Amino acid sequence: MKNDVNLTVQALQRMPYYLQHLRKVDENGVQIISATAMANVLDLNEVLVRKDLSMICTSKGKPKSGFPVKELIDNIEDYLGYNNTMDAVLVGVGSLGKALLGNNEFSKFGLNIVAAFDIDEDIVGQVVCGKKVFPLEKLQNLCERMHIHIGILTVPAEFAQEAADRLVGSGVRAIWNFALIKLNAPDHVLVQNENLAASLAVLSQHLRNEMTEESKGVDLNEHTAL
Amino acid sequence: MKNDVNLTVQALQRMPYYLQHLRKVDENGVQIISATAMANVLDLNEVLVRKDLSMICTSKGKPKSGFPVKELIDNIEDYLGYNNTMDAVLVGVGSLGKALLGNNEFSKFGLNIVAAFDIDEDIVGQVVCGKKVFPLEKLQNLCERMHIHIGILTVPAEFAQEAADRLVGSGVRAIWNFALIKLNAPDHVLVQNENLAASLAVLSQHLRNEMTEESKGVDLNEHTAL
DNA sequence: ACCCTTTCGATATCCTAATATCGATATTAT
DNA sequence: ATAATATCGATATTAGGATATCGAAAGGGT
Repeated sequence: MKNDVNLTVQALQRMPYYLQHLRKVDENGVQIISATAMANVLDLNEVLVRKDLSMICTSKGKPKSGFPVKELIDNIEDYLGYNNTMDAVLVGVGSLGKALLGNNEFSKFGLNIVAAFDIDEDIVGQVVCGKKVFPLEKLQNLCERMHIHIGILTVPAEFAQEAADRLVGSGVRAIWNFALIKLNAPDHVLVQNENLAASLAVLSQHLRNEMTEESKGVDLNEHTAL
Repeated sequence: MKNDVNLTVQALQRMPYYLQHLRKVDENGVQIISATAMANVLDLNEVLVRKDLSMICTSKGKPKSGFPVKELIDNIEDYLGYNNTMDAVLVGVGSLGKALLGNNEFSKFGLNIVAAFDIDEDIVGQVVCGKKVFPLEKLQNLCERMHIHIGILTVPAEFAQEAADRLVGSGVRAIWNFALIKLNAPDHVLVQNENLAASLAVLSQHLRNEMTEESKGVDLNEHTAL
C-alpha cells in the first residue's frame, strides 16, 4: 500500500482507465507492462503515464520491461478504495436520485448507498431499488449511528444548500453534489461536483459545429487534419 | 444568438452554473447583474466570469452596472442547445443504462433519448421507463431513419469499442461514453467520456486523508488555514 | 456640473499540468 | 562478453487556463 501520497485530481481521473486496461491485459496473462505501451493504448503521453504509475506503485519500474501488472492493479484498487466499501446516504429521491439508487455498479467502486432521504411524503416510506426512503428529519440520527461520511446530493438546486447543511450537521465529510450550484461547506468537507449538464454542453457545441461546417460545404478532410 | 464562437471545455462547464444562478436572480426581478457579483456567489475569479459572459452575451456589458440577466439566460440556453432538443439513442440497458433512461431531467438540457439497444435477449423487447429496447441489429436502421446523431454508451468496457463502432457506422457524430475505456473513433466523431469512478476516487482520497489526519491527532485548524 | 466609485474590456503575468529531453539501467541479441 | 535497444527516473521546457493590473466608461452623490 502506498496511500500516503496525494495525487492531483487529473491523475486520479486517469486511474480508473489504467485499472481497466491493466485488468484486461492481466486476463491475457501479461505480467509486466511498460508505461509506453499503456500510453499508446490510452492515447496519453508516456511520461505522464510513467509518472502516474510510479506515484502509486509500491515497487519501482524496471528499465526495458516496465511495471508489474498484478501489483499495479492491487495498488490502484487500494488507492481508490475499491477494497473497503464507503457507506453513503442519498438525499433527494427524484428522477436522478432513483437512477443512482438503482445503479448497483457503484459497489465495484467501493460505494454502498445504505439509505435515502426525501421531504416528499409520497416518497417517504417507500423502498426504491431495495433502499428505504426516510424523512429528512432522520438524517442526522442515522448518519451518526452508522458513521456515514458520504452524502450524495440529488435535490433540485434551490434546496441543495439546505440539504448540504443538514449533511454537514450530520457528520458527513464528503458530498457528491449533482445540483448545479456552488455549495458552501466547511473546509474539511469536500464537495465533489458532478456536472452532467456540462458533458451535454460539450456534445451540443460539437454537433452545432458539425452542422454549420456541413452547411458551409467544408471539405471533410479538414477534420482529419486536426 | 452568438453561437459562432467556440468556448473552451472549461468555460462550457461553467455555463450551467451561470445559468442556474441567473435564473434564480431573474425570478427575484433582478434585471442587470455584474460579473463581480456572479463571481462572488459562484466562488470564481471575476475576470474569468467577465470573459465567459462576454463570450456568449450578444450585447456588451455596461461599466458600473453589468450584463442584462434575461439576455444572458437566453444566450446561454441557446448556446447550450436547451431550446432545440437533440435526439439520442442509448446502447447497453444494464443497471447504469436503466438509470439514465429513467432520468427525465435530461429533457431540461435538450436531450431526448428516443430508444435503447441491447444484445441481451431477456431485455430486448421490454419497455424500460417508457423507452423500448431493441436488438443491436436494428441500431443502424433506426439511427438513419430518425437522423440520430448522439449515442449514449452504457455497456461494459469490454464491449464498448464494438458498440462505438456500430454507433459510428450508424451515422452518430457524438458519443457520451460511460465506459472506462479510451474509444477509437474517427476525428469527426466526438467522444465525451463520463467518469463517475473518478469522482468517487476523489471522494475516497479525501476521506482517507481525513481519517489519517484524525488518527495523527492533527489540529483541526490546520484545515481552515488552507 | 463635478467628483467618486464601480465595473468593463484589454493586456500582461502567473501557475500548474502536460510534454520533451537526457543520462542511467536492465534485457536481448550477437 | 559486448553491443544494441527499450524503458526508466529526473530535470527542463512548454502551453494554456486562471489571475492580476490598468485605463476607460457609466452611473450615483454632492
